[in-house]
Amino acid sequence: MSGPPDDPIAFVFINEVAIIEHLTRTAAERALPAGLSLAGFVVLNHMIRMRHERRAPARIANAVQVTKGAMTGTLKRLEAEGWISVTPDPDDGRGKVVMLTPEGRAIRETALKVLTPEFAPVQRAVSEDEMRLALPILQKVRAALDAARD
Amino acid sequence: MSGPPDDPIAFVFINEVAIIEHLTRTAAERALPAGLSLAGFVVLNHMIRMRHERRAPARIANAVQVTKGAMTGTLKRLEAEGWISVTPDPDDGRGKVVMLTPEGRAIRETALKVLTPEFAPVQRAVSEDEMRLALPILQKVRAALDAARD
DNA sequence: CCTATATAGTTTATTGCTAAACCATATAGG
DNA sequence: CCTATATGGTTTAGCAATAAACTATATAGG
Repeated sequence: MSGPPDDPIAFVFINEVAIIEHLTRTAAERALPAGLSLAGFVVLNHMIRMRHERRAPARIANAVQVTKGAMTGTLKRLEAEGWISVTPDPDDGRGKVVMLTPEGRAIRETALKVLTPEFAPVQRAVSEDEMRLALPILQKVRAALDAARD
Repeated sequence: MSGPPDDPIAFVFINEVAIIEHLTRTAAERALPAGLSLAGFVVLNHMIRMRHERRAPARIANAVQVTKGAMTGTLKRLEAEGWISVTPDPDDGRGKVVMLTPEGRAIRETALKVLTPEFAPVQRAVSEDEMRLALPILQKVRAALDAARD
């Protein structure tokens, strides 16, 4: 049944990464509460993980690696759901300030809860030791790609 | 500077995977020849790697894990560039048959050539041995997620 | 002080994805 | 044979992403 030819190992590696990303993203998107996209969750999660009480859109966009334009849309949807407030920055006429509402903190909490079982297959598939083995390698790859990004 | 709290390791793992996917995808998209998207390349590459002379859109969609609707659009763009031909399936009134044109094979070849240096940072960052260490772990994760996908 | 440049955010056009509805044809069971 | 169901492909609506153009404000240098 003449299988696929042998690709360079880096290619196979990246391919595997892309497939895992695709599977987890679609699984997460299906599981998330109504109205909350993965993009929105990433913003809420970032604010809380980093303990940012207030943060400018540009800095959030930079941290989660999307363009300002993408962030404009994501914040608009989060605000429409009442999960964040976006107000003018009193210290900078150009800027805005993003702040989570209590509802935003709550929905992030429920999102975390529904996301955890979604990742359970990963935890069942490989041991803690295997993950600790693979993680530094992934991190090295990421760092190299990041550095190559001019 | 109170860093981020310790997340479950599976979460960190998936996060790293998502970042690598993002970096490689944008790098690849920048490098690809004009008119050829990553989605398009994946189709051309799949046909050639698998040695499919002729293939139905539905089977390609299934193999590369996108919906039929997404495949309709991607094939339309590939056909507009003259890289594939799409004809009715003579054996099945519902079906169509995708075939690469010589130009399609050629553009896939150039795409491969411009993509290879794009992955060089990955090869420089980690050794062949490290990749061979990480790959089976990634494959186990992928298989588990695939199986969990009902 | 004023001008040049940088930064913050929005908007527009293009691409790609999903989910779901839809049409056409194939196939299996009564 | 005929109807129910499955399958192949397209279309539509919605979200997200980029790149690039645009507006407004800040800041640094002459």
